[in-house]
Amino acid sequence: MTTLQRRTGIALWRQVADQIRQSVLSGMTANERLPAEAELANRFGVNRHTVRAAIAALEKEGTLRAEQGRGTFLNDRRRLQYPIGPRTRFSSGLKDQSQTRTGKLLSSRTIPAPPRVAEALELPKTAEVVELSTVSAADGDPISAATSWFDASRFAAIAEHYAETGSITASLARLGVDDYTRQTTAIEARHASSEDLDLLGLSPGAIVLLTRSVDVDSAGQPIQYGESRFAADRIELLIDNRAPAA
Amino acid sequence: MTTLQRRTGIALWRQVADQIRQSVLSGMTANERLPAEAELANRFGVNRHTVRAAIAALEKEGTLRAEQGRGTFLNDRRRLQYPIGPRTRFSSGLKDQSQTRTGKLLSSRTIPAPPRVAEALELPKTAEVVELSTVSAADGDPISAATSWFDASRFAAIAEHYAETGSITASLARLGVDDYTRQTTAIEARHASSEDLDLLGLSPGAIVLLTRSVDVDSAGQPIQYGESRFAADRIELLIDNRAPAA
DNA sequence: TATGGTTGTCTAGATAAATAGACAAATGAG
DNA sequence: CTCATTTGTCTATTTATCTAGACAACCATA
Repeated sequence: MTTLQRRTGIALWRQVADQIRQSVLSGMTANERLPAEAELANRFGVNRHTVRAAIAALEKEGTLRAEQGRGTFLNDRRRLQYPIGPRTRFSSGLKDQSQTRTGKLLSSRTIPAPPRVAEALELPKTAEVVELSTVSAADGDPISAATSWFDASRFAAIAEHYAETGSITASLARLGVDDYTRQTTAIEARHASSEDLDLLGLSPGAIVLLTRSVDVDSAGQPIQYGESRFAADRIELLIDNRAPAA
Repeated sequence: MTTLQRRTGIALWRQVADQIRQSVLSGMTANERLPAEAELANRFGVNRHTVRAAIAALEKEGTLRAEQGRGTFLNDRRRLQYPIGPRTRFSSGLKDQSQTRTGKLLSSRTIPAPPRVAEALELPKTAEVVELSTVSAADGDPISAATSWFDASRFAAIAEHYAETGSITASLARLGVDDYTRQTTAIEARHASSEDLDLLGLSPGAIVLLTRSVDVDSAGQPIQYGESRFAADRIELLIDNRAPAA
């Protein structure tokens, strides 16, 4: 039994909200009615007002809707699966699960390569790189915020291409990279920074999945190093070893 | 700039603790001194007592140590890399990064297969499965808590073998599975449940990486479905496509 | 239309978190 | 030893959060 804890720095109503999301909603289908506030209060051992605060938060984030006199209902919000493998690409990976994918360029600049970037791209420490900050969305919902780095001597114009196409794959194609594959992906989880809260439209305390990835061209030369933050409540990462690299 | 937020259900001292972990400690080396409490309070725009509460929490989780008159210092705690690929195994994956690995059996039982388990293992809905609850540790630090399911008709005795060996791979080998590979791994991130807080020795509000994985034998038959929770502040998941399956 | 069940709103009091200020205790350097 | 710097402890006040209870508003349906 998952007992709630006090004096932990996390308000009870927020713990209740997390519990409802995890244990109550997990066994429910879209548009199903939740137990009444009074029953939830009883089940979690808290006051009804605390449950109401939790429900208000879940309603604000779009998970639930409360209707006076009728009850509180689960909205339809499935978690997208984002595939990660040798041929990881944002747009094609979500193809089956969403109607529209957009990539928006927030900013770009050319800077001396930070140490971890130079290492990942196998560039000398003095090299310059192009840094892109982007936000990607599926069906209008922001899915990920990413920062990507490219060798400036080879991909100086990538920002302009990305601004036009909204796609890394398309931008690289214009610059002569007909194909590339994912070399490594490291995955961490953290609390979202306030900047990412804003970019991804999350509520405070939300979790992001952070991936750090290296892509290589067909010659095995690293061409992109990227750090992406995914809204953990909207997406899961899927590693499928069944489909071998084409 | 990462501004702290109020009325979010997350206490300020906890937000400060997260900020210190992320932005202050990230650029520091082991045993380095942190800025003084007064300076941190000034930097984050909160009272010194709030910073002290944050430091107390980080000290309790082992990240820092405070010494009266001298300052507060960063403890040595690197994040382990847990590789995920076609040949994912707990013990061998952490071999280079730790001295000892242990696997402890918490409980086991034979139950009718829950729907998602039956689906993953390609069993009929009426099938029975063995459910193992385990905790794995590296060098004494708990790394992951896992729940695993096996076809009861094929692996009835796996609990006993695991209790003896502390290893899934070794237990399966005793039951005639000489080799197996990882078929799929889905990754999510969540707040740790109070049970996992306990099992993994985490402080409230901590994040876990949740993996749901299917392993298949050499004939392609699913043999294990598992749900593992990793302490996100101690580990990162690494997908490396460079090493092809042997 | 009457009734039971549900969410919405209000008041009041108790507990936890945050701010403010003062001073003690330990450390290291001059 | 003296002094500036740092962490540790204490009191007091204000602001959030949580509990408790009552009742209104709305809905479905008998």
